[in-house]
Amino acid sequence: MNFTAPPGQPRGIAVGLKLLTSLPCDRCVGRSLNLCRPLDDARLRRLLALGGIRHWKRHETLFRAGDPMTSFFKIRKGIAAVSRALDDGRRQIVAVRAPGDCVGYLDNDGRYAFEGEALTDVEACAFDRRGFDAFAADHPDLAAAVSEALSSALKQTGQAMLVLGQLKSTERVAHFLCEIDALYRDRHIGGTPLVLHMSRGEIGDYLGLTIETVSRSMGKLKKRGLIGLIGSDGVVVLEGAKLREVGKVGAAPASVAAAF
Amino acid sequence: MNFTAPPGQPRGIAVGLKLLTSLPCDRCVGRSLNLCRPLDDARLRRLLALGGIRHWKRHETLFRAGDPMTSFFKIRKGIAAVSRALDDGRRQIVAVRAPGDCVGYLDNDGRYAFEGEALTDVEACAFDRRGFDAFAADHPDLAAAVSEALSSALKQTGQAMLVLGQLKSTERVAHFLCEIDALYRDRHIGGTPLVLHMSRGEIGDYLGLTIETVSRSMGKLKKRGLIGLIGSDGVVVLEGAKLREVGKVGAAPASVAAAF
DNA sequence: GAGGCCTGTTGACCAATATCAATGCCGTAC
DNA sequence: GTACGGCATTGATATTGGTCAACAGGCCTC
Repeated sequence: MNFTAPPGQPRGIAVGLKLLTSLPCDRCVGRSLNLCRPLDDARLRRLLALGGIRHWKRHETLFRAGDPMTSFFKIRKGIAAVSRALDDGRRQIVAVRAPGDCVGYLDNDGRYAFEGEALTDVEACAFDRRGFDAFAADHPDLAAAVSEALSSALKQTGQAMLVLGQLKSTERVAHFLCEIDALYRDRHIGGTPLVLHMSRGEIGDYLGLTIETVSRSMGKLKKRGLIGLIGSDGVVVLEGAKLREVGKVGAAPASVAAAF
Repeated sequence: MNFTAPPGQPRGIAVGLKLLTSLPCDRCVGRSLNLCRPLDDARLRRLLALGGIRHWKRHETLFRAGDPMTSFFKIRKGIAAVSRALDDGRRQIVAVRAPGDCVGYLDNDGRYAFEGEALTDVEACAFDRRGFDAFAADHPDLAAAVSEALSSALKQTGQAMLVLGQLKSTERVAHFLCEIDALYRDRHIGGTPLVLHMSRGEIGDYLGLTIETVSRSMGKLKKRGLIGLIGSDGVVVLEGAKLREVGKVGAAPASVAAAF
């Protein structure tokens, strides 16, 4: 942090007549990530005009699969899960998204293809999808940023398929912890101890395991001395290298903001 | 097939002086899919100049994860698998690709992020990645086609995560059969009986199951009268509706050519 | 046509994980 | 402070799918 201006003062007023108000982006972690990265203030302002900032409480639904898509969301604060459910109640969380990531972008014929749920209180920019598409069509650098976010998400889901299809329960949990640790570290949220913000059930829905198996796997990792548990939501990574080894985590996966 | 011109005659010569040779695209199933769809003949010609048509035999490697990425590929004929492996031999096939699809598109820092392998003999256009990116940067409709292919792939992998994380072995196999059936039908390859072109081991690597479990699940579906088996590679879908029910396949998934 | 190899099928057994159930912990409401 | 509800943990048991092994069928070579 090396601001010279005092915090809280509306920035921009002093800069010039054109900027009458400060942008909410000035304080957004995602300003330099994903869609927003290539944009200058003027274009950010035009993008913001396509929607507004919205808020959800933990466990609230951001969007529902099959509902008509109006806007998609770029997370400013908090964590969200993108998921898909079967009629019989089984559900699979397909991605955990953090500030800077987009959710609710994928559509099926004008309808959301997945569910979005707040894992913590969430604040996000909502962008009208049609307006955004039109805007992106005129701005190749923005369109390129979308492609990059999609590519990044695709690499992540490919990796996730490896986890679901090939890893044993304890390997999956170890992988999950490394993944969340890397994600939070990348987005500069949290620290030590790592706070998961996910119940055992939510972790299970992400890893294709039951609550009990997640709990037991955590216990095994703890007994092996790789992690420490603080309450049920806090994790201290004691042996990062070994944990990554168990979780079959390759070299630094260059976490990049993604869209889903 | 309602061509009026006799097949085999070089098309294009009669059309005008500008077209000195016919395009290989004239006979490519993927001409109207994916990247190529928005392009007219002149631009197709420029795209083709970025590479050439290449061939692989069944089981040959198209590209290897970690190898420097030179070009990516758009399949003209045959089926290919995109996969990812662990050091200990376990591997996960993350996508099965057919004519019109792209493979080898995802990179990590200039290197292929996944493996590509021919499941049958494969013919594909190879496009130099850098050249393509530059070309796409000047052609918004092409860039949009890339985004669409990536979005489509992302929806597919989300669905695949649901399959791997939540479905039982027989459900997975039923899902797989429906998926392949829809894919081949969409690309106008094969017919009845459905020819899988994948060994039990390859299916297992896709579904996160062992050879034996795939075999037993096929047996169960056969005994239930949902499918018939012709040899080990041929499948007759006898009860499509029931098979889709077992495989938890939602309504027509609007199969769209995708990139990986 | 015989032999060998590769793949698939089938059976027996075992290990991993799901399921069911009991208990404990923690936060909240009254 | 006490009671309650939700979630996590732990144990006992059931089920699924993996592992190991035997065998069968198809295809190729010689």
